[in-house]
Amino acid sequence: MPPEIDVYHDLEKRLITAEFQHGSKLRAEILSDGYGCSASTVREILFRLSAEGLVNFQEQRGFRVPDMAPNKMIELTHLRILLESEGTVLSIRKGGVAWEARLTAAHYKLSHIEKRIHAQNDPSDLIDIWFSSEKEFHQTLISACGSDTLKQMHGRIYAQFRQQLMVADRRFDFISENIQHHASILDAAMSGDEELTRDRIHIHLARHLTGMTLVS
Amino acid sequence: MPPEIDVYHDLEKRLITAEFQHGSKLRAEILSDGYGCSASTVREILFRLSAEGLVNFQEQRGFRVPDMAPNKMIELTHLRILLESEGTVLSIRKGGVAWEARLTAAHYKLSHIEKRIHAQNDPSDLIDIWFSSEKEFHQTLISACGSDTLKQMHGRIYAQFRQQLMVADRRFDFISENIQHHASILDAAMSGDEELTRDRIHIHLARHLTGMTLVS
DNA sequence: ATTCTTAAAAATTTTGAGATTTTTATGTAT
DNA sequence: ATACATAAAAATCTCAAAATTTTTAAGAAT
Repeated sequence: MPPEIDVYHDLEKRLITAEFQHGSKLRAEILSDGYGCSASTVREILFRLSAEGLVNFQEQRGFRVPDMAPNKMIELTHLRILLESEGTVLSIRKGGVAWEARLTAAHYKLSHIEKRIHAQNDPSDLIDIWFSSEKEFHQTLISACGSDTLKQMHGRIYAQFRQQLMVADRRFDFISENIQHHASILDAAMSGDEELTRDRIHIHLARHLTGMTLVS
Repeated sequence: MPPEIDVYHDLEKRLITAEFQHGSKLRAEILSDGYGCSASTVREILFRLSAEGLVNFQEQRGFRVPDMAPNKMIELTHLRILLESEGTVLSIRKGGVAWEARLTAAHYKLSHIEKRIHAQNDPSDLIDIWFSSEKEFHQTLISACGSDTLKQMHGRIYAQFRQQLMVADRRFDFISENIQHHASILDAAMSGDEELTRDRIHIHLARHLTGMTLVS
């Protein structure tokens, strides 16, 4: 059992959830204490994560969690719209019934969670499930596009997007709006209307284009 | 003078020009002999290059130059069209005179080289200049798009594209076609016609969409 | 002849210590 | 007080050897 994979994925998760502060230092030596391995091993993993854009590396001055930057959020949103629209349209063309089934299933799970969160007062324990469900829905949208490169690129953008958004406050007011959005994207995709699908993906993400995405 | 930067950029260049064969192994220990540093340092750099997509890394079985794959070429071309069109259109909107000047200059240099290559029988010694000029032209197209993330992403795709194309045979038959293409992209961009510019970028890259891009 | 074991060789990964660089702290001069 | 130089501390980077894993080779059994 190589501990490396664990360390990699554990750090990845901690970087996307609000465990580290924006801009905080990531010292391999200190992190390595938490895992049962040496600093060099963590250092190597930090390099790999900086490849994903989840960690900033600067020559001779180590690793840091990327700062929160409104402009970066806009850029990431813009690219998500571009890649996710393109990927979804390709999926509509190539995906067939199998893709439609996967998408329906992914949406069913997501909408189930969202409704529960919407109903509850303190949805803290549902957050992790929501994160993974929302990720799965958006990944499923582009899953049949036929381009691993596009999917991989979208994965990076999506992760950085999540990282920028890291929500310490977990009231999730936007959930009720999201329920509508996700449903309307599903409908458009299932109807096969490419332009409508593009529009709805755009609408869904557009609120992050203002630079005013609120964090608390 | 940190040797690291040199090693990084040197390896990067060797990976994009035809110095290594597709699929060949990259052993840190052996590579480190060529540079004045240890295997670990090279290993670290190989990780960074695998972040760029120029090197494949597999757990417990080291680093390799990515195989040549017609399908990957298609995917990369598709993404280049997507990102380069989008970036250029944004540059048209935001770039202003400064961008137009840069683009004109970049095209002037490129077209100068291309004409010389077209005229010559053995253009071997002009290849390096052509590579950097062509890269600069395409980078300049998107340079005023206002999104560092987009530019960075395009840079990776472009590098992988070049790597897939690695031309050992250096007759450059396609150059004469390219002269026309580049000129028509410039014209469209300078005229401010967004759709026309998109079309011409598409046309320029479309020949790589068949999977039939010939290598020798 | 093919498959399965086992042993040797080769390659990859991890590690901790030493070398280098940056940061912080302290003292001195303007 | 501010700016500059120097020294101490801390952090980062490099390295080569040890530990692990994979690959290759040789031999035995079906």
